[in-house]
Amino acid sequence: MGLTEIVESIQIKYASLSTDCINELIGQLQIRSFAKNEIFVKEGQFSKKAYFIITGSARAYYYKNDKDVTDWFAFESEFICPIVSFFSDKPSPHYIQALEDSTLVEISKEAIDKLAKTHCELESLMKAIVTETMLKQQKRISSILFYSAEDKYKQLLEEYPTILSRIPLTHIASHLGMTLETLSRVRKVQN
Amino acid sequence: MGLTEIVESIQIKYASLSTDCINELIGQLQIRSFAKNEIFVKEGQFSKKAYFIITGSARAYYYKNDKDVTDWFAFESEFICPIVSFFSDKPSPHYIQALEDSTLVEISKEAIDKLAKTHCELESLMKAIVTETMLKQQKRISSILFYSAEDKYKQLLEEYPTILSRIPLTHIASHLGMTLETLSRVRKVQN
DNA sequence: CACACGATTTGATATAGATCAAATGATTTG
DNA sequence: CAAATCATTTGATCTATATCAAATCGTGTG
Repeated sequence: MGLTEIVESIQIKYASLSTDCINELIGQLQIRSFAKNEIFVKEGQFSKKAYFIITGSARAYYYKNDKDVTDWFAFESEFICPIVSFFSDKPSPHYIQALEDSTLVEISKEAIDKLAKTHCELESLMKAIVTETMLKQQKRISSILFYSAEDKYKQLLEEYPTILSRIPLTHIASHLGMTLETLSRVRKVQN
Repeated sequence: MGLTEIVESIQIKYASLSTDCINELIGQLQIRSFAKNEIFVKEGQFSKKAYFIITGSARAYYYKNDKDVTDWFAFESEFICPIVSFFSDKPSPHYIQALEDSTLVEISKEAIDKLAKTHCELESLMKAIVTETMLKQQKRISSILFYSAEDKYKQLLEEYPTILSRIPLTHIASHLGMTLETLSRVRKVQN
């Protein structure tokens, strides 16, 4: 899959871009490869890069009272970025790590913003992505507040059916806001 | 405070708009007044209106297992809208209710989108508002996951120092994801 | 101004999930 | 290929908060 197809598919999903804009955008993309477990964004960095996953997977995580907490997973065709640093001018509380050998497309916020000045469609596309993220978080909030450990686990499996074979349970547990032990017990009941 | 000042202040906060755009925008605004406890968006509606609070306050809430759960508060100079319905094409799970006698500015998504076609700055402004909301939710997620009932209460008071005198404790409790009884006990310890 | 009803507090008990500890299972590497 | 290290499970106990029930406080209305 070339960069053109990737940009095409993103553009179809979120907001259509002119050929012109697509071409200029492609010029700003970087292909990056990371080995399994490689950390490519660190806590404290001011990183304004976003990543789109071509193959593999990644997670954003942070330390809360010395505990590693996974905040966000991303798989093929999904975005990941150090959300706080990318969108505000604060250092990132998150690390980002590849969870498998992965190939990503990198783009800087600077490049996007510059391009958006002449191509408003790109601004709409960004808005669409942020809106989608916001709605996901909206869902996550109610999931955390109202579902039992078991139900949260079921929901995650529905959203990411292949996750079990790709991601260690520790990360899944911390993302679901429960301990590893609780997740293990929930899984036993499940089947 | 007239509509012009309101739009000015929003534009200063999020992304500057041309005079042209401001004027056209003002033509699309509606002043609405609601009495205390009046419900102005109902569950199940497809409502694409957003509200900016001039005076008063409002909440977005929904029913979870027959329990009234407050998802969002808004006070002077903040926005509120039926987030799911506004940004996707689904019926709103939320009701929106005035919590005091309130004056709001209403605008339809249709009007915004139409204007944004000729004024890209408006698209940027929308993006900025959605981004801000997303970052707030990000914070809320970690607050729900990691803070004790007492800490969540303290945080809310810091964010909204006047909330106690304006909003009943039931709504505060459900927004913090705890029962009214727990909130009451937390408050006793506090002071 | 008193009654009534909603808001808040207080008390007793139950429970989901955390914590601590250890055993077992799986996978990487020298 | 075996030791070492990491991942997962299992068990026993603890705890924050929920739940259920009832008492008190406050305030809007007739």
